[in-house]
Amino acid sequence: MPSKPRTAKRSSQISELIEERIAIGVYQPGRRLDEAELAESFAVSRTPVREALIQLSSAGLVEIRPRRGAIVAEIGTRQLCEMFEVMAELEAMCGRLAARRITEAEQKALQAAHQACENARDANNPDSYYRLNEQFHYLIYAASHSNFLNEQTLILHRRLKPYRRLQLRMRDRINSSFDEHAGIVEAILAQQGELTADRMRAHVVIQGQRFADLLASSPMLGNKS
Amino acid sequence: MPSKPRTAKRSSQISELIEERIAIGVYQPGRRLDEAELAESFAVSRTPVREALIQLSSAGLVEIRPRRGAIVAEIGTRQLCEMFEVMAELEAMCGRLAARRITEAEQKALQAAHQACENARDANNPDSYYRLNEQFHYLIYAASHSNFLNEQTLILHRRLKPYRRLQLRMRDRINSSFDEHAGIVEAILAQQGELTADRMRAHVVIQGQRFADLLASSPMLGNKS
DNA sequence: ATTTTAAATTTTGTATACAATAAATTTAGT
DNA sequence: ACTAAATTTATTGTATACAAAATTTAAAAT
Repeated sequence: MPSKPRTAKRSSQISELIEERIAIGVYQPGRRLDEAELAESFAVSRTPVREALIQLSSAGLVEIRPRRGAIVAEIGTRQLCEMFEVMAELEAMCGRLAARRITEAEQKALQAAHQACENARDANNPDSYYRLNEQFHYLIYAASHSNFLNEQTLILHRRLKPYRRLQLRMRDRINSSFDEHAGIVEAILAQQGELTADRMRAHVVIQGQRFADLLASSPMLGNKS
Repeated sequence: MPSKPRTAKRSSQISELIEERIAIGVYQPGRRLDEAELAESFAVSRTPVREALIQLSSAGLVEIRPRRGAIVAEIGTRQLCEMFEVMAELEAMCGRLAARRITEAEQKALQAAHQACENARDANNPDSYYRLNEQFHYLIYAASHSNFLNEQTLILHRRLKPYRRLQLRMRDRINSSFDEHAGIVEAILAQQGELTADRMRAHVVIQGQRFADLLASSPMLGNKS
């Protein structure tokens, strides 16, 4: 049934499956993750489930309270802001390096991704834009040619994912997002490292702020602090 | 026997103990970590050991190759440089925020830590300087008043720890390290965010470079690439 | 003697069993 | 009827048992 037969460990597969459910919103922040229940759901024993939960806990997606079970991590507005701050800096760094190191093939790919975003915007398709926006950012991470930075940025991106989804429903956010992308592409193609960094940072910071506004106005997720 | 009786999980305690051994150099990069052996060593079953290894793997300190066992992560010079690059940026960010947000109590503590470093330098005691230097940096992370940034920076710091130890034996590195610290303290007390960031970044970048030099000249650790 | 193949051993990965702690329910007391 | 204590239930954490894969050792063939 699952699309990935995979050679790797069962526990890692399960980790990915749970992460997927968290990202999509099937398991929302604060939701209890019962080991036995998950084990049955995946038709395995508790052992690989526990190992998966530990992995997700290390990734920050799940919180394990000793002897009291695991829940999907609920991140307060305070920490969420802090995370966006760090994300902004990491993405700025990706941009700076990408502007200096991007290859021609990567330039092509970036322009194509940007074009795809434009199409999604014109079609007024937020779900599609969400996905393509992600690809656009991933291309920039990769173009930094720093594997480690790429990894770290991806990890934080995944961690913010459950919260991002809501945010792009916001009125007119897609339009301004796309415009910001245009500025970023321009700066990268001009090989302007610092300019790219500034624009990337601003792009992410705005996301963070919009998101904080959203949270402040609606008591949706257990937003403590 | 162990200093921490702890209420938490055995697996987490074991994780810390293994991390300690890695940091100190008892378990060097590339060394095989046999589950049964570790289990006996800690007088527990394999279960908590496996969970500890998974945690350490997520932290990047251990590499688990499916069905082929775990080893202490060996980081190539390439990735090590990339890690120092990111570390520089994170610490720069800590510095920037710390300069803006540091409290008076934290200022006092920072100056005290700096003073302690000076004493260790004058006493020509590298081990002591190593420890106090660590404290100095930790204070700056904390003074950023961003819990998340603090955490992330600490995690990367831990990850680099096994490699840092060698580096500070380098001739005259302690002296210049201390001088750089002086500049950083000055910038923080003057509440100069950007200046602090620049000096922090430079401070870490230099460490990284010195370290790369060291690796390049000696084929010590399995440095692939 | 070297290489290839096959058997044996070791070690990881998963399942199950048991122990300990926390949550829930029931019972007793005011 | 409400609170508090005690017992029961459920769930986590650890140990052990078993299965599958990889490594090592031994044997056979060129």
